[in-house]
Amino acid sequence: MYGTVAFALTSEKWVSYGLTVLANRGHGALKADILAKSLKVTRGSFYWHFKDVADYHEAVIELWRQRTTEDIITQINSVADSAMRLPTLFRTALGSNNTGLEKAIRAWALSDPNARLAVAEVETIRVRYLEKLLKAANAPTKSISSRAQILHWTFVGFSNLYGEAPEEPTAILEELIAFALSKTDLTQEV
Amino acid sequence: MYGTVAFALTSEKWVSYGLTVLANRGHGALKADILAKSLKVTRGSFYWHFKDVADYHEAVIELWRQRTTEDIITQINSVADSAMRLPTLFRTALGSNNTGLEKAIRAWALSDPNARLAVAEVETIRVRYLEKLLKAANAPTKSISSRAQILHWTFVGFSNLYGEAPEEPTAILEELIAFALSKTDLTQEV
DNA sequence: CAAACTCCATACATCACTGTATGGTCGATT
DNA sequence: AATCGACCATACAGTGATGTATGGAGTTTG
Repeated sequence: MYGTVAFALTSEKWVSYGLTVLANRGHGALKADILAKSLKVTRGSFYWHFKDVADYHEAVIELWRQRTTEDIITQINSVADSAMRLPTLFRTALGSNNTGLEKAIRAWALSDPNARLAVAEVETIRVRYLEKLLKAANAPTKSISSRAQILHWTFVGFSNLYGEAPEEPTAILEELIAFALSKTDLTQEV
Repeated sequence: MYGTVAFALTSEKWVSYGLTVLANRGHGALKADILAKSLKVTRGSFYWHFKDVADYHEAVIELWRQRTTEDIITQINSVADSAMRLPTLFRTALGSNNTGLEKAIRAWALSDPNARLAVAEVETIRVRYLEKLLKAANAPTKSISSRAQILHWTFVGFSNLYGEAPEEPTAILEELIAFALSKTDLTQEV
């Protein structure tokens, strides 16, 4: 390898830093001069590692896609008991209040076609994963796909709230999990 | 009244047009020159009716708040049978696929404090309204607030999807309504 | 040591958008 | 008829961000 300066930035550092900026300040802060100022370099570094901002944005979106799908895989393997995977997943997902990245990506998806495509793909992956978990938890076969969609909508909605958090989040969480794993077909309720 | 030109624009027309632009192209298109070009006038008209773009943006956000809360009131009075109000509300809300405005406002709320405040206020109004409907439909008292939150998250999530619509939306809808109006406390299920 | 390469700084032209200043047009008032 | 005021066009300066061109400083290779 040729002259690799010790403190030099890499394109990977630029991109991963872009994800934190995206989560904290939204995609409006993903601009060459703003990022350079934060990293205490000039745009000369930026345009050395990337062709233009569109190129950089693509890389950030791609890293987001990888990270989020990897996170799902990690959640799969975190719990041994297959029936308890869905509850723990939602307890962690709806328990943490760092929804900044989810908000930011969806806001970005409204104006950027690449972000929109990535979000759409991640959505289907998540729904398929939820269906898998519901099946493993022995939910009624007929309502698995519907409940998977509803659970997904619930997660997306929760991540996109701007009001105050509700008073008793655990009660909501238990109600939601009870619905998801209910053994009875609710549409046939007497 | 003085010289009121027949074809002249009013500030109300500017603002209401801003809502349709917001729904179709997002808040990124709410700029003076872009709007003026669409309305086939120059920015001279814009800066006659508004102090600056921030002033205009505030007006658009305020109109959105009024419209959406009015829509809720309208939904209240649309159905006579109080027990059927929640189902019809969700059938219309999740049935129509014009979620552009809801997406756009929430994307805007990420970067605009006024939009963020308006969204937060509308959220609490919606949740309170859902609690009212659940109570009228004789849902279990203990789970009313939780289900209201979940229903709200579901709506927000549905409105913020970027993937393809699911194959059987009516099945999902019926499953969701069945959960909302279930007479049994699901958390105590055997 | 000299050359080659990586990485960044600096300077310049450009673009989209803002806000203001000024003038013009047309209907309403007297 | 003269004027006043509502409404808009035009022109200008200013700002934030982009992209490019060029010139280094520091490292590694030959």
